[in-house]
Amino acid sequence: MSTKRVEQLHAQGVRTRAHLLESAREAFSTCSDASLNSIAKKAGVGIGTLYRHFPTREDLIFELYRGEVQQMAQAADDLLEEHPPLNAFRLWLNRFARYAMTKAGLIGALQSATSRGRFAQEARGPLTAALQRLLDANRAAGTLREDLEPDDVLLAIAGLYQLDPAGDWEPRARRLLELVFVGLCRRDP
Amino acid sequence: MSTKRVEQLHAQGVRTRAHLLESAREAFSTCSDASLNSIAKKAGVGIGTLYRHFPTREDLIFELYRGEVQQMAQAADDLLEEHPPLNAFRLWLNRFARYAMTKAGLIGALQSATSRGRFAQEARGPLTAALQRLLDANRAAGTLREDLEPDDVLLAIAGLYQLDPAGDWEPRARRLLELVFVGLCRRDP
DNA sequence: TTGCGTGGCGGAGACCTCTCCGGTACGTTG
DNA sequence: CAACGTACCGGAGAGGTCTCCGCCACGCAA
Repeated sequence: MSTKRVEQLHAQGVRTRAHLLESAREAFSTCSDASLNSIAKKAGVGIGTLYRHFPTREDLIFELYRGEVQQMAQAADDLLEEHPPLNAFRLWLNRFARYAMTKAGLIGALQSATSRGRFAQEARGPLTAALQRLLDANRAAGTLREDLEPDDVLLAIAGLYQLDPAGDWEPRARRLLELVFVGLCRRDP
Repeated sequence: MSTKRVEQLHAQGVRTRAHLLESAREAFSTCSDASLNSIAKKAGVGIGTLYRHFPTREDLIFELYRGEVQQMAQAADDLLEEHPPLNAFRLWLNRFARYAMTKAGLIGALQSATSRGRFAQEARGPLTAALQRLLDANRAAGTLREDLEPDDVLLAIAGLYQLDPAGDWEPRARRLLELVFVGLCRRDP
């Protein structure tokens, strides 16, 4: 059975990958800047193997949180169904902030995600798509400025990444989001 | 002459420090992420010596740009004298953006300057003081919101640090600053 | 003059990131 | 069944960050 064999070969890679992810999740939950070295060791594979599966640290972290990023994207749609557009947008921003701050590993990846890089393409993809839907809905409702692009929003809330997740970030995040929110609103003529 | 000798002793340290700064400036102007190793080597001192003078990479970078940071702070006063407060504020933000982007090394230091750390205390000191004066002037003029703190502004423009200094950052920076500016303005009743 | 205290120096060493390439084991093919 | 291809694995090695500690040189006091 050639296909079965091929799948078995694949299966070994898949298993290794799973081990890696598992030990990474464990390591990052303990310490947000765990070394890739220690993760590979804990997974019982060589460091080279880790790097072949996840060429950069961000790849690994993003893979860990892929599901949750998509969940964030989904949340945009859910909120849009249950709330008027402007409220949905505001709630989504809050949720984003909270999410980014509580997942310490993710925030590091977000922080180093500049314009290019794999994170930009893969994580920002779903995120920008979700933001686009939120912006569209608000455009239709006439609540937000009409010339906004998702990147503008992502850039405006970048200050979140400066906050210390272990510290007193909530009031500062609230102030930041409020400020951004006002900036995004349509100026009444 | 004890004091003279002491000064000579000091002088040696000062000279080493100057060498370090000189080769650091040279290295960073070529390549914004030069290794501290290479800087020490170029200065003809051991790596340990570099670290004693500048315990962290940020310390070194900040020291390189200390004068220019103070210049930024001074610019706030100059602008306030020559322009109405709101304009001064806007111009200062633009200048800040341009400055942060053109000094590739500095932006790295700014980027990693979270709430604590030496940069926060030393670089943000002058910067927050300057911002405070700008905010005060605008408060007096009734142009900006009255509950603003310098940190709010610094956080709001943190998106600048995500921009790629080598890329097409200007339009995005302009959009960001405009957005922030609107968010900072006093809401007309 | 001869220790002695001290500020400054240097680099070995621990640990990390990332690359590169030889080894291995499984599946295919003659 | 023997030989080969290929996907996957492992770790040595280059080069970086940062710490730590022995060393030196100089000024001072006896």
